[in-house]
Amino acid sequence: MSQLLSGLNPQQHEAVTLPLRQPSGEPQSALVLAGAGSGKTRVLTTRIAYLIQTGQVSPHGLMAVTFTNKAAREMLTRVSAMLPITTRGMWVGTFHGLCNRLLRAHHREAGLPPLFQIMDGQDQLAFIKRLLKSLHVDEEKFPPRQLQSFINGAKEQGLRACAVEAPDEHTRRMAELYAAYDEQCNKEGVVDFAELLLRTFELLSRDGLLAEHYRSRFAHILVDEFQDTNRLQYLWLKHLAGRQTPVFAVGDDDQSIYAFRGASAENMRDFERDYPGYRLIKLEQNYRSVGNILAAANAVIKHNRHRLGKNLWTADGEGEPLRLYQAATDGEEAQFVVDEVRALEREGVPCSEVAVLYRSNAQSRVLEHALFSAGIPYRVYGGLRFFERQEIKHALAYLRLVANPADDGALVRVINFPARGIGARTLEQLQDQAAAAGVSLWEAARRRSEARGQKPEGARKGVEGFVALIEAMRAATVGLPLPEVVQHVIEASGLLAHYRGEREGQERLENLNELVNAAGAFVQETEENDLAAFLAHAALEAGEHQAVSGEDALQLMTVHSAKGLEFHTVFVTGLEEGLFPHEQSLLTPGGVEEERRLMYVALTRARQRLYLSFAHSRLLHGQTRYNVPSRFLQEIPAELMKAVGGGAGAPRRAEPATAPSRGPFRPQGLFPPACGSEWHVGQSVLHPTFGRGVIVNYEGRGPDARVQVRFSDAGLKWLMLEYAKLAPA
DNA sequence: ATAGACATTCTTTTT
DNA sequence: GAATGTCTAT
Repeated sequence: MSQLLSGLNPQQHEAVTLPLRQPSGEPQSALVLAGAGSGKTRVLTTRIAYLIQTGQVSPHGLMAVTFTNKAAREMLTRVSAMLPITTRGMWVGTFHGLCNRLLRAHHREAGLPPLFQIMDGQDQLAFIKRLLKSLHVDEEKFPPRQLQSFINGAKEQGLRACAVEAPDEHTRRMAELYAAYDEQCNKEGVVDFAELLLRTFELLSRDGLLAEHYRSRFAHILVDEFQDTNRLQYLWLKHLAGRQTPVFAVGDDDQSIYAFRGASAENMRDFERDYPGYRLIKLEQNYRSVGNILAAANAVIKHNRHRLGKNLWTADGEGEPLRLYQAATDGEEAQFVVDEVRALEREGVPCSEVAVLYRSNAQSRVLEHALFSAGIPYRVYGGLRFFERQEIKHALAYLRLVANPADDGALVRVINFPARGIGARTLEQLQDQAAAAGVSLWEAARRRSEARGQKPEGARKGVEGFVALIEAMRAATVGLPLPEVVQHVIEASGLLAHYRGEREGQERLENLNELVNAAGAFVQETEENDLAAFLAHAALEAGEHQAVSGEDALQLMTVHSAKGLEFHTVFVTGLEEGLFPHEQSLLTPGGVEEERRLMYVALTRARQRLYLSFAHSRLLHGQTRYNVPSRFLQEIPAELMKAVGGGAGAPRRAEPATAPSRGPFRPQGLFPPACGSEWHVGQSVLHPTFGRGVIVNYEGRGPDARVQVRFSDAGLKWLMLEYAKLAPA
């Protein structure tokens, strides 16, 4: 015990040992404001171990909710390391994972088929497109993406279609489509991510007995990354805790970076109201980063208003200054990373302790290219995840169809892949027949092939061949171990043969084989041999299962996926206006503040050394764009940084106007005008027809130069400088 | 009616 | 650059 608690500072100690009941007998909840690197995970895991060891709760009575699967696994690993007992029986997982578990156990009460399938974002979008088409809705008027975020947004507020407020005609139509969407989901036996939560919430609200069962089971609920919970998750939590279960919520409002997905730091304020007598504990001592890094992070986040208020400090020394590199091009920036990583290796810093961060996934390409050419091993997190790859999606669709014939989405995906002569026309006919008879596409296909009568084996093609194929698959895989089911399906479907015949198919073949291994690993880990459970796993844990792992490799990831991690050295790349902060964020209220929190997260990942870099020109979406340094660079005090790597990037001929930067960094001097004219980003302008606006971006030089202007009335427009009659305003 | 070539569109972050 | 959607030759 003393060993468990040794080395905790007073605040950490209080958080770990906080009793489950107030002296009055009321449950004792807590809100822990845990700054970056303040030992948050340690507090959570130690508290779990402490409560179990002192006999205050049994593992059976504990629930711990995390935001990512990675965090859930880490928590389990660390608790097991502290305690000799098994952590089995503890409910540890993401909101979605736990809801899935609950719904599988009570699918009947929740009104779901036993083998209900989970749609990821991609599946959902395809589903919506299919729905709009079947309803003959104009995609121009109701863009699928927009409808998708409308539906998810509503669900994340806990609202069904009938409860959505519709002040105007368009919103009313959207709500109707939302209702139609839900209806179709029910028909097909599929649920989206938000539905997992909403369904569970409704189930617990409706079924008092069931809710009571879980409330009395869980003696304590712990929540990680509380600032990232949305309204629905908060309600879910409140409902599950009831009046008797204390809640231990850990979060940091400065690291709230999922507001775009409906997360609301408001939950932290409501906590106060909903959990009377709760304890507020602040963890402000940072054990991760050296002083200069922390000072830079603090300086940046200070520019945000509406903070709960918290200031990180460290007992460590200042450390070295931050290193700033300005590159002429993105390629040069990548080369800089390569050179520095090599130097770090020579200094004895292992690659796996070095992370390269960027704002959006598209930026990884240039970096990967440079690293690959240099022969530096690297690992990319996120991006295209294993279970999101085309060939894997195809294989999973076959498996889904085997598990649940009503899954129209799965059928559409593979009915003609590999090509078997079933085109758009045939599919349309099937869809009409299905709609007319009120049955699934599979049923329509089955009836159609039945009507044609039994032909000899060899003569079956088209729809009949497909129906026969799936039925044969279903028959052949009954009772087989999961990996063999997968193996059979990828073979019998013709996927293997198809990719063998493709020139670039080698990697896809490897991935398909990897899927068989993944099924094997799944059976081993979970001791389940259930196809539906494996498919749920694939949807909920799309990533992390990368082909290469284990070896010492440089870590590449978005800032979002870096949250919760730490490294000896961190590169924050692409610090340019329009990229970081992202231009999309400038249009959303509160967007820049969220980007700034993102920057805060990025900076606080580093322990010892922090590189910041930006490029003047960058190839993005096939076009060269010219950018200016990020505003966040200006928010870092100059004395904390030093410019490195050959002054002002690549030598730029005959442009003495740009002074080589030496010594303290002064970003003000680095806002180059577009094509040497008087125009620059941020400038107010006047256009004869569009009126007043602000330049938000520009690209090209000379006669090709264009500027993007945000007009107060006419919206966002690209204008050729040569022709547009722009005047400064 | 289908497959493959061609053109067009949209580009953030994630369970 | 990718991932759609559209057109054209089979």
